[in-house]
Amino acid sequence: MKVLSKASVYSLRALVYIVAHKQHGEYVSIGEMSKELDISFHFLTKILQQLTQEKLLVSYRGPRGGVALNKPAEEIFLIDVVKIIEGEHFFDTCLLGLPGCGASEPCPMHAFWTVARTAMEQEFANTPLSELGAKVSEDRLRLSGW
Amino acid sequence: MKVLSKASVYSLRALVYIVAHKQHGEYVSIGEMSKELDISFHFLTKILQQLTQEKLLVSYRGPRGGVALNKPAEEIFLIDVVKIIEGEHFFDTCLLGLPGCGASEPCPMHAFWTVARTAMEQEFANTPLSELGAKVSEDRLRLSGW
DNA sequence: TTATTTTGAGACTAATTTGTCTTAAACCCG
DNA sequence: CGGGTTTAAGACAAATTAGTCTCAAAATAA
Repeated sequence: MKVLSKASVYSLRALVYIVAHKQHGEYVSIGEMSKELDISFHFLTKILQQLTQEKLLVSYRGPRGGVALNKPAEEIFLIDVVKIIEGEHFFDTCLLGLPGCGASEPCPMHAFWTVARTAMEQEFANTPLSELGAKVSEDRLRLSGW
Repeated sequence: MKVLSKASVYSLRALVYIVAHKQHGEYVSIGEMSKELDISFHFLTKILQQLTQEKLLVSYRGPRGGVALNKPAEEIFLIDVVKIIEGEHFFDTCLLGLPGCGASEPCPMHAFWTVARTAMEQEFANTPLSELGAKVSEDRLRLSGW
């Protein structure tokens, strides 16, 4: 079951990496992250550019440059990241893909999906990067595949 | 948020259509369903072949042929359909796509995702086609986009 | 200034998913 | 038998997502 695209997944892993390993405002090079997280450097660069354009990150070129969060990790929620990458309507879908599905014209899965979808959205909306960063650095939870 | 592939979605809609519109054992032509559900005939044919090969459907060629459920709609659960189309491990995924993610080596989203994923799996495992078919035929819930 | 490091932008390729088309096989009916 | 209807099988094409590569631009440092 693939809920998030690779682009979203790589974004989230990179951001949590920054939070877990760097002081706020400290630049992290994309090269370092691509190695540590085992993600293609060029692909990660392209993806993070979107986050920079949307002002979630700031970037700086040249030696000791890189990217950094544009605001405290407590103030960036997973939903902010996902909506930039996947689009604003990411959580507005019908499970069966029917246009116009809603309370007035529900598909057979509508009631169930509304509950499940909302639970996911709430979780993403209420989880700041700081929470995941803390777990990774304090409890040594995993961020890469090995 | 795309949870199910088009192939799964089309499968589910077709099966629920059969339940809602036909007697058990009565053949429904794929052509009829492709028109009613606004799904490409050839694509739907290809997808339903998988369900036939896995004995969820039986098919019959020639005039007044088509496909029919191979057992009562009460005994076919959404999870059966989805696992045929998407694969047996559809509900075994990590949200961040990390290999080996599990209780002993969790990713930062593991705890949340385990709960959400299990809820989805339970819903799919406990919902028979008959339930959705009844909703569609009795309460006129929607199955197509218009 | 020049070499080096790093992100930015965009063209290009590869993989996967989705969709189309053609031909064959099974079946019915006159 | 012969013609029409329907699924079966698989080649093929289009669309989407994922990933690669090259070169430019900005910054640092010697």
